[in-house]
Amino acid sequence: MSIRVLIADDQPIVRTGLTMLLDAQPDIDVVGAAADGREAIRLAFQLRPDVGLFDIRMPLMDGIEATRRLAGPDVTDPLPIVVITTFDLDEYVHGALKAGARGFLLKDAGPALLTQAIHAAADGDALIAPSVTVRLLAAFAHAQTPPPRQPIEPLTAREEEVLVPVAQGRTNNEIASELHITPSTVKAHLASLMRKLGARNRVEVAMWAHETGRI
Amino acid sequence: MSIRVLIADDQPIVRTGLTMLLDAQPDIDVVGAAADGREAIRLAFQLRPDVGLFDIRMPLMDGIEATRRLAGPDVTDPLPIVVITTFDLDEYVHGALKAGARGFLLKDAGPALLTQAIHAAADGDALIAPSVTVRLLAAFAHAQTPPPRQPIEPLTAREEEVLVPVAQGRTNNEIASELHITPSTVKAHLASLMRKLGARNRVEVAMWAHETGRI
DNA sequence: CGTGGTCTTGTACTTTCGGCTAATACGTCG
DNA sequence: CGACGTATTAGCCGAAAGTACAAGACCACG
Repeated sequence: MSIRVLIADDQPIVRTGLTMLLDAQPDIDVVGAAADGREAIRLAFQLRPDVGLFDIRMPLMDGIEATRRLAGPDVTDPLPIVVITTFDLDEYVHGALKAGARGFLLKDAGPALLTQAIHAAADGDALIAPSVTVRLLAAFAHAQTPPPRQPIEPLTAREEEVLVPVAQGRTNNEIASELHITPSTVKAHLASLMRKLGARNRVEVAMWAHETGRI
Repeated sequence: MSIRVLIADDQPIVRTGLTMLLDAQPDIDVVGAAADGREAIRLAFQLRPDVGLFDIRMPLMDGIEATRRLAGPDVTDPLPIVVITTFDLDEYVHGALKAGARGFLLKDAGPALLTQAIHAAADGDALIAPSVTVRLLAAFAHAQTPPPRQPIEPLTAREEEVLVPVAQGRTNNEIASELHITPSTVKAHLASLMRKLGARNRVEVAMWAHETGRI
């Protein structure tokens, strides 16, 4: 059984090209082609395709917004959508993926990658163009390992215990109750934490905890 | 010119299989095969391959640690490494990508995906198996959009301006100076922010700012 | 056994924060 | 024009945070 694909691109030539390329595949069937985001949404409801292949830059509504409405976090029964664009901008990549896209391709992708992405989306998987993935990984690694922080004086066990509730916005008194110690002690540990981290107040301590992934 | 590949896997059968598969490609040349992580590192220095293809579970040193040492954040002239494993665990995926891997495959991948991943790594790109990508995207979307936050009362421009320095740990007085307003005004905006966000103090405001990506 | 580090607590003081109330000024919208 | 929301400021007060200094209890290490 063929994979039913809905294409959305504002350029007729691209629509034709994608349709020819995909229809040449034995198990892919292009069932519709929209020229803008709104038409894409309308056709998606009307034609019930298995996979969407959307350009980003389109009039009336861009492909990312259309993706959000058809595959966003709040959508029940989302349509797997592969986003394809000429412009390899981080902004596009993040936008598309946050919108719920199940694939991200550049228009210089070959037919092989294109069909693989369609298959992956139809299978509930996702495929991202290798040249995009590499920057996504950089962002991923960066999010996990902020900048190479200068090594700090190691924290004692108690300081670590105090650090967490501080970073969650609890007051010294609340923390004292939770840890069964006096507020004075909490203040002492916090003062020690601030010294070690070079923080000027508890908010900076909280930020540090977040950035280093302790929360 | 062929891509010179170094394989690392503790199972001789897998080593043979990978070697046969890759050597059958016209432009891929397997130049070495290690049975554990330490040997992989040694051979990497000795043979100077273009790409590494490492299993995760190996004796002496696992593939993730070997990847970290050959492609980690601190490594100059890192070796592009594709990690391949039987077990599709989030822990492995995150570990491998944080370690600097330029690809992640499952052992049920076909020869096509395998060679594509090798080519991508050699080109400075990265390819992740579609079935893994989909969960990575979920984590990605989740990191960006924590829990589906209840929509809040929209913030005014001034409140947004105050939000940022608050989340950076600045005091009201400092913020007042920066924005050329009085500390009273800063307090008014902050009070308004706390009301809108349901925060009990500035630390919770700061946390909100971080979690919603305003910082 | 002394030494050093951590954990604990205390007191006293200053600064900052946050709640509350109230007022003026400005722009928009009906 | 009057109503409304935002921005701005003020003062007061109590709570919380942060600083400084001191000291006892405990444990590990040489």
